[in-house]
Amino acid sequence: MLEEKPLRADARRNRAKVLAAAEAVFTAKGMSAPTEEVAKAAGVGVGTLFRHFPTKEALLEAVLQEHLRRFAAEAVRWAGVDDPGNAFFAFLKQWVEMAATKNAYTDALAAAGTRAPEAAGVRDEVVGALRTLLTRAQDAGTVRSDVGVTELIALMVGTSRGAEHLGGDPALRQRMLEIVFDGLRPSPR
Amino acid sequence: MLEEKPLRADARRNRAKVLAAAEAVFTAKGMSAPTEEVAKAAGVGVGTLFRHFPTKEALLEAVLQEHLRRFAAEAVRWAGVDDPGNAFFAFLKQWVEMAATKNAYTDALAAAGTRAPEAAGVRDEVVGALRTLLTRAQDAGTVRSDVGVTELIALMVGTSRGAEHLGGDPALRQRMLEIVFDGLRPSPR
Amino acid sequence: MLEEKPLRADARRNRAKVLAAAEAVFTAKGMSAPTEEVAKAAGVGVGTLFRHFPTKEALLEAVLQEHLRRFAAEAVRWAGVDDPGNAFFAFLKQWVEMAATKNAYTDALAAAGTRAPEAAGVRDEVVGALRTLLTRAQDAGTVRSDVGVTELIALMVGTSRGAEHLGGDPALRQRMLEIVFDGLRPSPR
Amino acid sequence: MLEEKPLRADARRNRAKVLAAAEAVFTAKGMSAPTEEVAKAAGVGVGTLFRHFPTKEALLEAVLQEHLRRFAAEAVRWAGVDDPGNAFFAFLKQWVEMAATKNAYTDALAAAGTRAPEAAGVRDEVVGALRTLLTRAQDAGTVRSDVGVTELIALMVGTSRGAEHLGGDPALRQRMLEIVFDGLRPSPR
DNA sequence: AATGAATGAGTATTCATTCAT
DNA sequence: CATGAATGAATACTCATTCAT
Repeated sequence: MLEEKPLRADARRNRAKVLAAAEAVFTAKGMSAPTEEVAKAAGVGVGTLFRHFPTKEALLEAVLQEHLRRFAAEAVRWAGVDDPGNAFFAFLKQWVEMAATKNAYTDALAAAGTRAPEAAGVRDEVVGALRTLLTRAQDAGTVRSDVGVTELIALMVGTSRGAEHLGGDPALRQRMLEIVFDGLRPSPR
Repeated sequence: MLEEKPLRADARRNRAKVLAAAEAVFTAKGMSAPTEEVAKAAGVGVGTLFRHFPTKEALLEAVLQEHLRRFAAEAVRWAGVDDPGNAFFAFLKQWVEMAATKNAYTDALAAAGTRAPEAAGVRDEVVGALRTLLTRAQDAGTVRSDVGVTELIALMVGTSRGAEHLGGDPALRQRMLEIVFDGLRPSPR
Repeated sequence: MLEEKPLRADARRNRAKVLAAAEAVFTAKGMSAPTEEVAKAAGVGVGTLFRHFPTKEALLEAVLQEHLRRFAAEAVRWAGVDDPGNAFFAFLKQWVEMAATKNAYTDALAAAGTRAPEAAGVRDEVVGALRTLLTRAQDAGTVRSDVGVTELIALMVGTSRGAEHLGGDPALRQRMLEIVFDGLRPSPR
Repeated sequence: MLEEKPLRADARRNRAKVLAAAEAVFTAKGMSAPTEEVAKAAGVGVGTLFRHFPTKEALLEAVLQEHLRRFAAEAVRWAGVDDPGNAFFAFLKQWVEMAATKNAYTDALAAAGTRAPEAAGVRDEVVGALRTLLTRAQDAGTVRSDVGVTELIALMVGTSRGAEHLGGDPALRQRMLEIVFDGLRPSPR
């Protein structure tokens, strides 16, 4: 288990500022935005940025992880809700709505599997939370029993890409979502 | 109406070689692959490439259009098949299978709406073919009647992204596809 | 003495068209205008252009020579005029007026000395015509006797560059010209 | 009012090195010399050059301004000299001598009028210094009173181009200069 | 530890010139 | 002979990363 060396207070603050700036900048201008712009947005010199994230890729990775962490947290939150049958769909809907505008979130989820070893922890968190949510809904009988987490993730990734593609119109998005949701429900009889 | 001046035989051949190379290279290394690499792969000088496609963007556009054209052709082909109820699903499955490995195809479909005026023709072709396929299936009663082409496209885009994300495993892909297909079928009362 | 091989009628016509186009294009867009543009303006393929002028530089050279030829012709014309004292100044004024807008003419005159051996003929023509004009004016007493053709050319080059720099205003140009003319006149006493 | 942020010592040094190299290279090989060559001559990477001057044009502009600044300084110096009648001609002669070999200087003077707003300051300096020099000489009676700064500049531009064209021979240059000088003097009587 | 200047490989695009049609 | 397609060296500019201050 890797020791996370305790950063000095200001160093931690800088790291956070950079991460936030990176999210903002990359979301706005795509991942090919110059690193220097991120630094500027963070109010830091490039040097500082590179001290915290030795590579642009590392920075992107960190942003991804951050997203995953939030995803996991949110999933856990919904997993604790009383009505598991609806919680599942509610979570999905909320997620898709959000991811539709910030494709970075979808990227993060999509990357959940493929990532480097260090990311394993977060991935497990995500998958775990999702599995809980799924299983409970299946137990409650609102979701067909032959769906696994893997397909679920693929479906979520796909659905949010589709939603993203649909752009602004919420009604259209809703209709697409209904189709997928119907597909997820147990077939009658 | 713009006259497409008939290119000299060798010129046409080169244009085609470049287009093919572009598809290969961009599929393999992403759209940010150096233009020069495309030229090399096509066995021509950069100059030639730029004579045919005055801009990298123009080249990408052309690749996209090419894909759309094939898509439309295929859709038309299936629209002519006897059993419209199944043709729809068969076409979808085939498309997703293909797009799962060449994300460029999904990109093309996703771009079908957003494109520049010159692309309008192809887009109409695509949408038209798709609409035919869809309407016939709805008439045949195998697809729920409240789906429009727009959502359908979004769904296709999403599903192939999801399939792409799933990677190699055909069984998983099949299961995801089943869910979407079920969602598309008319709900039994 | 080099034999100028007699060109076929259409070849000569093409050469002339290219030369004219080159003058137009280079005047309008500067000498760095693409050769292809000249060809297009001439209604000829690049290949043809390069057959007549093996190098862009050769083409520029030819344009220059053409200008010199016209210059010489004009000078000769004025040298034949009755009133040599005024002819000199009249010619100068006319030349500067013209050269002020087409700096290519100044370039040509400026190049009169520096050029390659083949240009020698034209240069001699130019210098000869100018010398005649000058000498007659000096004999007529309207121009100081200590001026030589060389300085005269330098002065003309300079004056037209100055005029060019002055841009549109003819009054200003006139005043500048007056100064130079006064300088050229014999000092009283 | 824009604050000129004080550059770090080494940055300032590099900026200066680049400017010097640019002057040298552009003077030697013309303004179309590759930017990279300037960088090499300055002993810095291209990146550094472009950090200081975001565009080749910006670099050229800076070189021009530098020249203008020197011109203005020199003019001011001569404007302070005791004998204004001769100072004017002395300055002119010196300037032409110098500009004859470095046409970049003439370019700078020629550009004094045409330049972008930011250059306005320097231009005013130049024109102001020149006007002082001119007016004093006119007051001293050594220069005709109907000459304005505008024509003067045009004349200087022209004369130095002429001198440049004359090339090496100082005697010829002197004779050309005499003619212009005589033209500038008040006509006797 | 933070800063931002320096670096230079990398990239799209142009254009003189050659050569197959 | 004319044509215009093919060529590829050349060039301005960008950006991840390093390093002196």
